[in-house]
Amino acid sequence: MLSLHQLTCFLATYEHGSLTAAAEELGYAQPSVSEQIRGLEKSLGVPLFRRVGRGVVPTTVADTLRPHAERVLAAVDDAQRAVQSAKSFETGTIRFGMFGTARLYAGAGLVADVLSRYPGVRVELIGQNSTDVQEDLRRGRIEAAMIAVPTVGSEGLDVTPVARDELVYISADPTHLESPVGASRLAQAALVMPETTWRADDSTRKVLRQMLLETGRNPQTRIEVEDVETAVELVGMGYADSVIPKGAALQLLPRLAPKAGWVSMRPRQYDMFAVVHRAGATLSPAARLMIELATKRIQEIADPIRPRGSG
Amino acid sequence: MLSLHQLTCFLATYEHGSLTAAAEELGYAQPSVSEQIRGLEKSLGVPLFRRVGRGVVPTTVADTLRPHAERVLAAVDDAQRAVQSAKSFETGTIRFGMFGTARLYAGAGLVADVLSRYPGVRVELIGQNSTDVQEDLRRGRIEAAMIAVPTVGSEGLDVTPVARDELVYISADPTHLESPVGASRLAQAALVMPETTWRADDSTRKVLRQMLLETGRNPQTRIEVEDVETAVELVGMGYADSVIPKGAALQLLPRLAPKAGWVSMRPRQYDMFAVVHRAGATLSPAARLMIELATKRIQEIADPIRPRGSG
DNA sequence: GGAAACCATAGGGATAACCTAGGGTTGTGG
DNA sequence: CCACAACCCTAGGTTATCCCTATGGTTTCC
Repeated sequence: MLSLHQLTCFLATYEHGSLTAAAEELGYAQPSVSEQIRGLEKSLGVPLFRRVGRGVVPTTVADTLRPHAERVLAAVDDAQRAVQSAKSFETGTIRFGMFGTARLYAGAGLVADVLSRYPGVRVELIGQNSTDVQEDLRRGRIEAAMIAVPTVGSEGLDVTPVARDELVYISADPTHLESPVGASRLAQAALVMPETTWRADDSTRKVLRQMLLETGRNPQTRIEVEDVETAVELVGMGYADSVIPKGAALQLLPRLAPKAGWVSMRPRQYDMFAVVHRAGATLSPAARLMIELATKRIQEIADPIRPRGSG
Repeated sequence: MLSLHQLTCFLATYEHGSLTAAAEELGYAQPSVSEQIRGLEKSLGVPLFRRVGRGVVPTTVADTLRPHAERVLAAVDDAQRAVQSAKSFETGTIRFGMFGTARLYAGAGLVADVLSRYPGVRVELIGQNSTDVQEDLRRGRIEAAMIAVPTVGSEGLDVTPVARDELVYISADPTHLESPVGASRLAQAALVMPETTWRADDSTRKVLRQMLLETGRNPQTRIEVEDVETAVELVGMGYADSVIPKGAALQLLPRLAPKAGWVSMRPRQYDMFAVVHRAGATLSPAARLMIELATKRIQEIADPIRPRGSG
């Protein structure tokens, strides 16, 4: 089998017209280069140099081989350069998982952060929902993610909470906002809730379900939609009220439901954002970068949870 | 140092998403592939696969590397193929068909051209006449040939005209050369004509037959010989006149018939030289070389016909 | 919970890479 | 014409690499 080392020796020999000179250039002893050339000739089945008196002379086959050999070594060089630049984030792709409402806090801004620091990279923020993201994590398609917890089945995953965000009650009816909303009023409310497809796993709904179950009531929703924006718009039109993270409310209400407002729950309820990755994994620099930037973004909007504290 | 073997293992692993499957494809034991990948990761300084439960998952750096690795291996493949086809010039035999008067233009010189470039090669210039050559082409005994056209039955053959040569009237009698020779004088002349055996297919004779038939006369020849040299010698001795391609006349008259001269026909008549090979065939480098050299030789003597032009 | 799939590690044998030392051949200079 | 210098080749030994089998640790799936 042909090897890069043989091609390197071949080119050096071709250019110098001498095994000794080639060996000197490459930092080997002359017999080593000689052996490489012989091996190459053997594996190709053709003599590449005629051994004449002083020095060696390339055959026509060597003439043919030379540009190809150069192309091979150039391709190898390109490959190494590409990897090195990807390693240092000059090029390449950075992939990060991000679920649900987290994208409202850190989506576009996070991508902007990465691109401003590493203009050459491609950024992929993937994941429609926490189940998807967990599956991607387990299969190794993504290395780390920022998701909302509590979430189902986190066995085998390291979950590091980084921020919490208060869940607030939003409504277009000012009378609904005069005082904090407790379980009883929540149970009677007509609600529009997002994340229909993933309703069983949605973290906000889990919090609400628990709040209601603790007081023996059943949750009900009048409208089911997929995305938070639609829910907020419906609230703005007065069709229903909703419960969403405060950060989302502050961001979306002015834009999508200018007449609506918000009020806290009683007791206050929280959504938790956490960094998640496979247990025991050593994170790549890219993953660490994304975690750092995403955490920063989210903590600017939601309440930070410091590594030692628990909430 | 990075090696081709590592890249091969890398690609197999990337495609299968599994070291075991890659090892099986490559015919190695699994730890061997594992070792190659580890070596590659070490020499690049970057993990290429995340070891994840069942199988391995490429990192984004691996995504970056893959097309480059493919390019490298493709370049190696090209190099080997190039060498293998060039090898035939060193040790093999180059066989080329060449008919009739074409050998006067390109015979010995053509062989010399090949041998000066490829000293180790054997050269066979074969073919006594166009019928022979066509048969050899059809049977695959020769790959390509340079022949004189028009010729019979060229179905299944690609015919590429490369040059034309004027047919001139040669004579040892100066009075015969005072003006261009038309059909009437040609019909009355005592001629010596070569290529007796193949007289029906000989291109020069075909041209003359047509010229005479158009004016309602019959061709006649006084002497029939096999080769042009003998015909020219007889012309030199004054036994007869002849009609041969101008290139042959310029080459043979001074040597074989110093007292003879030549004059054009009226209207001017031409022999056509063409490269012929099986229709749709992919020509070997050896055949392409011979075509190139033969074309060059002939075009130095006869009028070139460029690919686009027709006359 | 156990079997199956898969990767990592360990250890050993074959091969290849590389070195130093010395011999043979071809130009070159006295 | 002879000696020297420049090269390449061969020989033999050491070290590193390649590749194997055997085995242990995880994860996945039934």
